[in-house]
Amino acid sequence: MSEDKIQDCKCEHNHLEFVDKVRHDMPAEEHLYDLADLFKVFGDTTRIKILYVLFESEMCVCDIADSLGMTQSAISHQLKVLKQSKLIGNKRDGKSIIYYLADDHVRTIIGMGMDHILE
Amino acid sequence: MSEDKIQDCKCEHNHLEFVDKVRHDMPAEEHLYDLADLFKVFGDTTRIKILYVLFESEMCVCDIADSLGMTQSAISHQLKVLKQSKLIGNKRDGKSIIYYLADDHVRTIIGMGMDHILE
DNA sequence: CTTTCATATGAATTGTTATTCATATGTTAT
DNA sequence: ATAACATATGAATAACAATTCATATGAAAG
Repeated sequence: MSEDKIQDCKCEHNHLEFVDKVRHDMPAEEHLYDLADLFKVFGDTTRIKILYVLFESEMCVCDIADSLGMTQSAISHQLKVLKQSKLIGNKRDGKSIIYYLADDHVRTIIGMGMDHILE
Repeated sequence: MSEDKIQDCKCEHNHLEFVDKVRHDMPAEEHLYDLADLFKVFGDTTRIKILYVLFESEMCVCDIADSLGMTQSAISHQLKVLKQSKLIGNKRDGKSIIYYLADDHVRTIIGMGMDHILE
């Protein structure tokens, strides 16, 4: 029995039949955390700007910083976050590290978001 | 001249030619904020769970809370956030308020996110 | 190998946000 | 009207995250 409710409203909708279905169809807790974490990465203006910069071209850290008028340190911290989420990659070129978009997934997700806020 | 750099690395890549292009193609600051705010909404496990619940069926607040084993208050606060972002809508039915997905945009965005973390 | 340049990182600070608790609002039924 | 129920909300607390500053790492050039 699904009697592990922490509260008990007495409303009589047809929703209760869905409770078990919800619990069955809900992705694993781990996936839900990963998913929220991924969107968190998109949920910061600085990181969004960095991604827009990389839409134009792969670029080294200092030029990204220059483009956005922000400090190298702030950008570097955020690049690390983007990299951890596998949204960007990097490679060395002489003294510089060049960052680039990992795949077109990023464009799609940001594009969908833009669609939503502009409609 | 774009000499409003706050720092000056001397790296000599071909990136500087992109700086002006970046500034031209970058969406308005306001849109970037709205976009980040939208993704922030997706960036919380509780809200993701609520959306997954609503994937199954429109539902009243107390049944959403029951489904997720969380308090009515916590759910209500998050429903407000989701509503403000126009991801969900609501309607009254007797004593209850029924919440539902605003459109299939939500499914698409979450779907894209899932694709990314599962690949 | 020493200096310079590009990037990364740790600690501290500040701002933001999710949840809880208590209570208010508003609807329905008696 | 009053009682019971469903939902919303404000204030407080606690956890988290973005930026800054100072400094460390690490490659390259002399």
